[in-house]
Amino acid sequence: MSVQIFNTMMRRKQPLAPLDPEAVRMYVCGITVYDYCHIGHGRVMVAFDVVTRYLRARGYNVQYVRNITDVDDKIIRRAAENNESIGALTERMIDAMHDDEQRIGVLPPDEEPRATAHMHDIIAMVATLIEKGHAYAADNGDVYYRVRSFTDYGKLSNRNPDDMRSGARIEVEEAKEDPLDFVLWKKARPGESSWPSPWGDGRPGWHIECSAMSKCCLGESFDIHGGGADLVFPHHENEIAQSEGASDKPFVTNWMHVGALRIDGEKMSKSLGNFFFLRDVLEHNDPEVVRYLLLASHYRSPINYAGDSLEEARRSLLRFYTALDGIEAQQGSVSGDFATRFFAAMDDDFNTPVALAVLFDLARELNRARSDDAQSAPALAFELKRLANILGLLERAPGEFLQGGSQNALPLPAEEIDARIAARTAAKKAREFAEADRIRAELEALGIVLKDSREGTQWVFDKR
RNA sequence: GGCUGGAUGGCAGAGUGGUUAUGCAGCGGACUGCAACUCCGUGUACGCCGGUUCGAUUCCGACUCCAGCCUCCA
Repeated sequence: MSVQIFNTMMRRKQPLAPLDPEAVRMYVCGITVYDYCHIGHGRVMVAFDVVTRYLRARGYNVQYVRNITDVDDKIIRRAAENNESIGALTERMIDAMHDDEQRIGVLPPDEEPRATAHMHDIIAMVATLIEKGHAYAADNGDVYYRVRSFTDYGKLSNRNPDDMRSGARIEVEEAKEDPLDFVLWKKARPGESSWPSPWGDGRPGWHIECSAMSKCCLGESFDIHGGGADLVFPHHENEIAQSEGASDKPFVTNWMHVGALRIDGEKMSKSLGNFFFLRDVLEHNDPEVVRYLLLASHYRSPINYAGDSLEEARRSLLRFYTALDGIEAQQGSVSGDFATRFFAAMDDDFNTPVALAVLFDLARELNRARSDDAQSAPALAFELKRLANILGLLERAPGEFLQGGSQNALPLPAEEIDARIAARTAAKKAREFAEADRIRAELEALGIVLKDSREGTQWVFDKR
């Protein structure tokens, strides 16, 4: 059985069959660096991080390219507002993005091409499109894509250009031959940063960079192209028109789109005031919990990010780390078909919720083994970690998670906690249970929850 | 208006033409001095109406509602 991927173009799952048997080539639309990443960006980064990690675990050599858009109207506007240079703004935001993704456990892509570093490729592709009659330089100095020249236009988003015309909320630009035409090269206004081109100084339109950079990094045809679901139209539709218009070859085999992240049932947007920067969420929550939350739903489903969802995610991880706590994980033979089930789930369009369910079953098996089959516990723990690591989870020592780690400041120094636990143990030994319970209640009020076992008393920092 | 998706037990969230998703919460039991953790057991969920079928939550059709895209958006 091969990896099945839901292809937006076909609207069904398709087996992954890399064009080049040597490598899976994947391009993901990254962010426009005019502001910090929000959690929706985080979801896309995590989703494709898991795709990459999984395919690699599955033995594929993956070439993962995720672009950075560092030329754009919003960037120009924001830089002006901040009274900083465009370069300073974009560098700052790129650093912040790298910091965010590192914290949430996202491995860096193999390449992160920037639009500004590919002007030559962009201009070359625009020139090709003009030569082939797919584009034209208009009177106003802009270059537009001639949508009607591309007969397949609308095949990804299942739109018919004729329908689009009638209901249009499309601004009619005088210079365009057709209202559907979109800009490839935008003439610079005075004072704007610009690049020289055969059509005068200007900068690229909003879609051409991805066509140019994906071609540059991965070739004219490649296996997977991904991004947020809101990019299906017009961004990816236009990319197809550009890339296939220029190359006359099929652009992408599998289109993958990540569902939207909603806040209390609504799309996140700044105007609604329900907007969260990833860095703020990571500041106030354990990053692994945030990552878990994003993987607890299938990547194509919308995630509703509501008040309690992070707490629920935290409790799930608590269960896993509790199971691993105190066991020396060691590779060994494991009874049961956990790995098989895990891989089957992930083969089925990266079904992380099912994969996690398998891990819960494994955790239960581990907990069972801890009490009545201690010999098999190390191997089960190893297996749990091994599979979870494919999702970028359970990579830390249990104690780090359970006892607060770097994320939460402990209300008491660890030595003080140990001292109080010792006092309680002594009280218990003396059968002074009232005193023992008093100590326990005191600690619990601070979020330190005690767990007695045969080996002694453990504590967990369970801030609520 | 056009195009996509959804509607699953208290909540979150998978999936399937007839048999346990999973997690959290709840209930009963074991463990415990009592708890917590853990384990065992426990839930007649599948929007509404028709149809196909021996049998549908699962397929088909209508309906209602929700979300997204159609304008920059991950």
